[in-house]
Amino acid sequence: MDRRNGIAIGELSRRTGCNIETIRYYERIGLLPAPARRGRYRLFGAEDVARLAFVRRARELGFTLDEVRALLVLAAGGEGVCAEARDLAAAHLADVRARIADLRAMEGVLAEAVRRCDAGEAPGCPLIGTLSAGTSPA
Amino acid sequence: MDRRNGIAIGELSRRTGCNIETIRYYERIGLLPAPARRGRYRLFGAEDVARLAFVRRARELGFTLDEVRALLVLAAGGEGVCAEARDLAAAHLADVRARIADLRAMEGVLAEAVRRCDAGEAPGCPLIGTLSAGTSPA
DNA sequence: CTTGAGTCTGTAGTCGCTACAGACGGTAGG
DNA sequence: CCTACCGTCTGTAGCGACTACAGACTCAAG
Repeated sequence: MDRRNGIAIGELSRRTGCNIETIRYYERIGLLPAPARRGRYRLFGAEDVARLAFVRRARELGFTLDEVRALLVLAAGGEGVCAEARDLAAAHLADVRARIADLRAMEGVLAEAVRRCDAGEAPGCPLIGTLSAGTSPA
Repeated sequence: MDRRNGIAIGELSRRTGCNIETIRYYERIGLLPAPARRGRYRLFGAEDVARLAFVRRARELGFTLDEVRALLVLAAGGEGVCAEARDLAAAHLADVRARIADLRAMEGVLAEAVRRCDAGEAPGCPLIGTLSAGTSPA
């Protein structure tokens, strides 16, 4: 494929680490603009690469696609945009922290249960006991 | 509804904190057995309550529905089951820890970006800068 | 001329719910 | 006895963010 006018989707995939199907998916939902074409084949330029890289990094930080959409608008906008971006990130950060807290609670219970299983408690399985807690065995 | 033969789905929902639609969903996918009926209405007994409570607790610990299925089989099985349950839980624990690590990485980057936004850096938004990193502005 | 890699469109599946629509059942008040 | 209302029923479609095909095509190298 002609490299002077852009790169093919496979090359874009390699460069961004983003699955081909996912790239097409992003296009379909309007997160990426419909790219140029050479015949039936998509042809991506530097701007496309940058935009997809941006999306990927935002996704790696856990932003939802809707949030990414908003961030893309902000990134294109001029002044006063930082405060909005900050708020978006701060809200997302709170969300991430809440999820960490949830997972840490799970981790604690699981680790304790596994530990007790390893200790070989006398009757029954401590893990299953934990899950059955508060239930009188019928 | 006749309380001597069991409780209605709404009551089960209240007791277990599990959404009515979710209970029916669990039944549909075979996680819960088809309950008794009084006419068209489902009627749940003590065993049903216990089983759903078990499922709920396992879900709260982050087990997938397939894992919950396996745990239910183990909980019903007799001896030697604890080792299997332990392994399942240990694998899941590793998964939980991996997710925590991912989230902590996100948290770090996000917190730093928000902090730099708050600090009011001179040109452009640090958060958007982070997301655009490695991209030469076209 | 054939072969193989790459790309295309379109559709359906994943997971774990959640949210209806539209019908039916049982009960309490007027 | 009629009506209003709540609870329940079945069935289907939607969410988010992909992922996985099937089946057709394009193009370049050997």
